[in-house]
Amino acid sequence: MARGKIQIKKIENQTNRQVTYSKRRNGLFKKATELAVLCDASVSIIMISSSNKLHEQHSPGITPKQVYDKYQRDREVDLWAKQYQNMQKQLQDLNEINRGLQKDIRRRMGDCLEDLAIDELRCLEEEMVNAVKVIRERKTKKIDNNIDTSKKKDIPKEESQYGLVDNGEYNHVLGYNDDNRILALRLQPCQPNLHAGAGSGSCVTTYTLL
Amino acid sequence: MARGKIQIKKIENQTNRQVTYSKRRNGLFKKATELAVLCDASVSIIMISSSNKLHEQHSPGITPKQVYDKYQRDREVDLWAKQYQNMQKQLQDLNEINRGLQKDIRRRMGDCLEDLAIDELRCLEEEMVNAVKVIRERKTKKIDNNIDTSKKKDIPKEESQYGLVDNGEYNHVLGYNDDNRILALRLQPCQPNLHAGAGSGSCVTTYTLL
DNA sequence: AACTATTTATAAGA
DNA sequence: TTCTTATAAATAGTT
Repeated sequence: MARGKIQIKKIENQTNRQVTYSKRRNGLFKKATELAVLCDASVSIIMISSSNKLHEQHSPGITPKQVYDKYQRDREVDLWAKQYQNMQKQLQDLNEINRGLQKDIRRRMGDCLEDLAIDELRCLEEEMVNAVKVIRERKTKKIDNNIDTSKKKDIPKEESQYGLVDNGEYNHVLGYNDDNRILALRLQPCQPNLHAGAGSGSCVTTYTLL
Repeated sequence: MARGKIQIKKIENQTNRQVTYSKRRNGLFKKATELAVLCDASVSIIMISSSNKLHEQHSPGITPKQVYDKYQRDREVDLWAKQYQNMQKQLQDLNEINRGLQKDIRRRMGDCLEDLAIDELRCLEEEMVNAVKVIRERKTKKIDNNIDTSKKKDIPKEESQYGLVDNGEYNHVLGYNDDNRILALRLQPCQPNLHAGAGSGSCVTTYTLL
């Protein structure tokens, strides 16, 4: 565009190409800045050179993240959706399962029985009676096995607690806040009716989460 | 830049600004295309007008996603990491909790008792015996209440099954595959010792997941 | 990095 | 929006 017209095709000479890249990059960025100021617009440019170097310019008052968030909204695409939809789905599923498991446990502790039909209550009862037999056998067997090495101790009863919190729904890929993480789950089957208590100490087992 | 020099400042006249935006946008895109061809580079431009419209141009052979992936790699930022790390963490936590809940239920069904101490077995047994009392009361009460409207039926026993699958660990934000989703959870407390069965049908309750 | 002849972009007007 | 054109700006080739 000066001292002779040029063809718009790849400059084969490595050095010339590098020089032109540098000059025209500056030119492009200058034009972008002018455009942004004159027209009150936001321009975001990212370029990758033939030597795989990255250069960028963004109008003041806008960030690459903002630009991309708007891009995805306006174009109705989610470039990373695949990756996150999966997690999203799994979270929903796991939460649902969790709710189900918790409810099941509560029922086995004599709670949340309101919406069970008679048949279901009967079935649950029978199952638990059978399970108690198994547990009792196991206990007896264990006591017999350990009769040489262990002494019988009284077990102090402790307050039972379910620290499990329902994390709610996850309807937005981008909608997380940092704080309400579940840190630990205590499964404390003693005293089944004190689910909302604040006590500590475990009778059966404690699952510590990382 | 022609017919008179202009100051680089916001064009107040709405129409002029719009016209200039359009002209200079074309100019910028043309320059970007030339640069890309001459220098064998990739240029990605996204601009947002003062009327909040989005325009974009990307060199052939490159997508906005590719540009941003490289941007994030080169700049060592992850613009959406917060959101995903959080999900990541929650998935891990929920999986851990689920494992715990499942184990607890299994124990209440007379399974997985191997690693329980005598004290724990005794405690579990006592708790279950108490719960059975509550359930029995509830059942009796319900039968009394429904004595007018309902008839007693025999409940056929069905095979119990835990269809719950552990989804494993989620160590990579981007590392999901599509297929091993949990579709449904059946809580079937009948016949506690048949956890690995393939039967269908629910006795107490079935939780269908979306 | 600087120079400058020339091409290209574009502001204003139609 | 598109065309026209005088003029400003960008830049290719050279130093």
